[in-house]
Parts: sequence; C-alpha cells; structure tokens
Amino acid sequence: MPTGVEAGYFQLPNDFCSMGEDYFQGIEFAQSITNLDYGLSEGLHISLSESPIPGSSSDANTPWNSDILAITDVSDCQNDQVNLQNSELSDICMRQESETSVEKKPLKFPTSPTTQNISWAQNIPSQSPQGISSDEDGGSLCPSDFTSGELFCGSKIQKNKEFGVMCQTVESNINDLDDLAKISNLDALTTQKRSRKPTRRYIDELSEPISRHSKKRREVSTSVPSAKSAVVKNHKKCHIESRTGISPEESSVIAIQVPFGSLVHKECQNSHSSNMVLSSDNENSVDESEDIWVASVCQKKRCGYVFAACEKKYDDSVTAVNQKKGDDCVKAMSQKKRDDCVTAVSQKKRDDSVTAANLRKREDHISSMSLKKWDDCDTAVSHKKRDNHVSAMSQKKRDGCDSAASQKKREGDVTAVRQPEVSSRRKHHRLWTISEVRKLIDGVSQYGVGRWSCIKKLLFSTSPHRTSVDLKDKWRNLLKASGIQEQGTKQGEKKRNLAWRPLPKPILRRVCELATIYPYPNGRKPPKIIHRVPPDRSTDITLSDYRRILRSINGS
DNA sequence: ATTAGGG
DNA sequence: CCCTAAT
Repeated sequence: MPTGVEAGYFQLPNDFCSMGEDYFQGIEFAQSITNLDYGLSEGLHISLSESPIPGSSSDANTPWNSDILAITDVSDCQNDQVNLQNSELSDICMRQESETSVEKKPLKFPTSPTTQNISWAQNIPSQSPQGISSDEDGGSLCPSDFTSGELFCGSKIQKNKEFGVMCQTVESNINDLDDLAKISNLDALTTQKRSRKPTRRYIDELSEPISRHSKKRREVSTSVPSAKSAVVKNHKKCHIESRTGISPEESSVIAIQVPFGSLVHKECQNSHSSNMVLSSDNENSVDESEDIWVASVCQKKRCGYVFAACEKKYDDSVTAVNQKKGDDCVKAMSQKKRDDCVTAVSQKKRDDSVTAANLRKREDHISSMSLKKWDDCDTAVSHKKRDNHVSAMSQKKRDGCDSAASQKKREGDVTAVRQPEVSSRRKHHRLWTISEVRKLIDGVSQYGVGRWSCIKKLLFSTSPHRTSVDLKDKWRNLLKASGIQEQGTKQGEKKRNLAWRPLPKPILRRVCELATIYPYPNGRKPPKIIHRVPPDRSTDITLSDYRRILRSINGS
C-alpha cells in the first residue's frame, strides 16, 4: 500500500507541473484539474481498495467537480501563477466545502475522492492566508496552518510518512462522516508540512542532490525562463510583478533573459573556499575579498535556510524562512541575481561555470539552487542598492557573486562591515522593460538621437535610475539588436543578440526606422583608425624617407 | 554637465 | 553598465 500511495501521491504534483500552459487557461485548466483528480483518485483508489467504504466511482466526482469549476474563478487567473495557485487553493477549499455539505447527507459519498481531496488539499501549501481564510468553511476545513506549508522544502521522507499516517486516519475513520471534517483538520496539523507544490524537480534537488545535480544545473539555466518553472514559485513574486505593473509582455522578456543560474553558482562557489579568511578581516578587505565574502555569506545563508527548513519541518522555521527570505530576499535577491547573472552570463561561458560548479559541493549548491530558481524567475522589482556593497573587483565576478541574498544578509549580519564599504562602481543592474524601451524610442523619435538628457528629463523623470548615459547605452544596444548597426561584425554576435533579445518586432522595427532617420552619431572612429600610425621603424620607412629625400633632392 | 565610444 | 575622453 505505501508504494501505491506514494506513487499516487507523487503523481499529482508531477503531472500538474508538467502540464502545458494551456492547462492554465479557462476550462481547459479546470478540466485538467479534474482529470488530475481522477488520476489521483484512481491511484488512491487502488491503494485504498481495502477501504471499508464501498465506493464511489469516478462518476461520483463529476458533480462536485463541476461545481468547483463554476465556483472557481479561473478567468482572472490566466497566465498568472499566483492567481493560479490561489485558484487552486480556492478550488481545494471549495471542494472541501462541498464535501462538507455532501457529508451531511450520509449517502454514499465517494470515498476515494474524499480521501484524495483531503490529502491533496492538505498538501497544498497555502499561498496566501487571506485567500484561505476567505474560502474557509467555518475555519474548520481550511486551517490557517496551510500557511506553514513550504513549497520547496518538502522532504520526500516526511511526506511519505505523513501520508501514511493520513491514510491510516482516513481509513479508520472514513466511516464516520461527521468526524471526517475533524479528521481533516487534525490531519492538517500533522500533514500540513507536506506541500503539494514540490515538483519533481524540487524534490529531486532536495532529496537526490548528487545524482541529479548536473542535470539540474542545466535545467536551471534553461528552464527558468519558461512559465512552467515559475509554477512552483510562490505568490510573492507575482505580487511583486503585479505591483510593478509589469505587463506580461515585459515579464516575458525579462524571463527570457534569465538563464544564468549556473553562473551564480559558480561564483558563489569560487568564493566559498575563502570565506573564512574574509570573515576575519573583511573590514579592510580588498574589493575582491569583499566580494568573496559576500558570496560566501550568501551561500551560507541560503543553504542554511534551506536545510533548516527541510530538516526541521516547515512549521515555524519554514514559515519564517519563507516570509523572511521570500519577502525580502526573494524580491531583492531575485532581481539582483538575475540582473547580475544575466550580464555575467552573457559575458562568460555558462558551460564552463556549470561544469565547475558541478564538480564542487553539491549539496550546498543544490539547495541554493532551488532557491535560486525561484529567485531567477522573479521579476525585477525591488531595487536594492548594491552600490555600497560591491567594491571593485572584476565586474564579471562581482556580477555573479553579488547576489541579493548576500546583500540582504550583509545588512543583517554585518552592519558594521557593510557601512565602510565604499562606492561600488556598478550600479544595480536593472533590466529594461518593454515600456521603458518604448519610452526611449518615443523620446528618440521626438527629440532625436543624442539628446539623452532631454529625453531623460521629459520621459524618464520618474525613473531616477535611468540616466542619460543609460539611455544612450540602451539606444546603442537597441541599434545592435535591431541589426542596423555594427554591420561590421560578425553574425555570431548578431545571432547572440537575437537569441538574447526577444524584443517585440514592432519595437525593433521602430528602432530601425529611427536609426535611419537619426543616424547614431559615430564620427570618431575614423580618427582613431587614422591615429594608428606605425611606430615601428623598419627599413621600409627608412626607404621611403630615403626616396622622398631623393625626390626632393632631384626636384631641387 | 553632456555625449560619444570603447570595454 | 562602467569608464573616459571630448565638448
């Protein structure tokens, strides 16, 4: 039975997460949920075949499932992970409610579905306490304990154990429908730690670090951009996104630029070895050491959190971690990491870093990786100033290492140290959003190229972080991206740009148009080339000089 | 202070 | 984005 149960149990999350985006849309989504229900139901049914309750075939599911469909508002959840999760939650809660109502009528209520629902619902980590409470049925069925469910820290072992317990409970009490609600409540207490969310990926990361490590790495770098991977993300991220008003379009662009997880890793890794030294004298540490220190801190912290969460049960610790890390760090971090890493990645070789990273401490990295993953997916919203913290080091290195987490950490842990830090020269890397690009284009079309300060004043007055130089740089990059400029080189570069810059075609087109109208000023190159004079004195020069002299002599 | 350009 | 030279 345990085996069967386990299979059934894990089947759900996996399937769910492997579903295509189309599942998140409207009826299809709902139906998919229903299908999932069936799937799980079947699995449970098999494993619980000995259950005293006769049962309940899948057709019994249909009624309340459709009710759920009607109740759950999927329309505003499309493409929104958070909402999606919320809808799931509400879905779950609704189901429980309906169950409750049904339970009142002692008729043969589908056993399997009930069991499944309970287990599933309890396995679903609460995304938002408010949502739960709102959907709660008298507070009995959707315990606020949901909130303590952790997305990523679910450990397989724990789950299995708890699941077993739950099954037992359900089985023994399944006959008493009145008690069912209570049971579910109690079960919630014992099983609340279980999270439904952990996809295979996360489970793998946590439970099978070594074997999957290398593969994982790849996955991180490649899959992050996809919406699917974001499914597991917590709602906070989404909140952030919505808060900033980033359109789907923009966010998609952002997401596309995310692939870099491995790099961060590597960076942290490199620095990891020397973190001890740094901690001792980071005060006067050089830039490099500073950076290293940051990285080490980041790594330590994150790993610590993750492991703690996993080992200690999610209850308080996890919740705390979630809120703390999630709220502050994820926001701040994700941005940082992403931004930095994107830059770094673009400049470095991902493959190398991946390999290097793989060869080193796996456990630590894996855990941090999982964190990274969500972070990566996060949108750029919170803008932490890293200026003060970063010191001069090779930019690349810094980019990779200076993750937001570390920064956060630093603030908390090393206040004293942090202060003294001097100017970091690189300001926080903020991805350009589509809207910003549009504004820039508008500005250029309006005022022409080169009047960056003007454009900045008139169109970017609300974004203090975009300087006129930034506008100029961005315009240059846009030109490159549009393929108008830099004909001189190399398709390789061009290709890379295309790969990394999925800018909407209309925008690129506009850039092209504007580029033709306002040719970007570049009149200084010739001088430079001319400037190149052969300093080398060879016989040629001597010869020419000689001839000239001869000529002059002849002429005279 | 701005701009242009190289990195 | 950073840095610097040229205006």
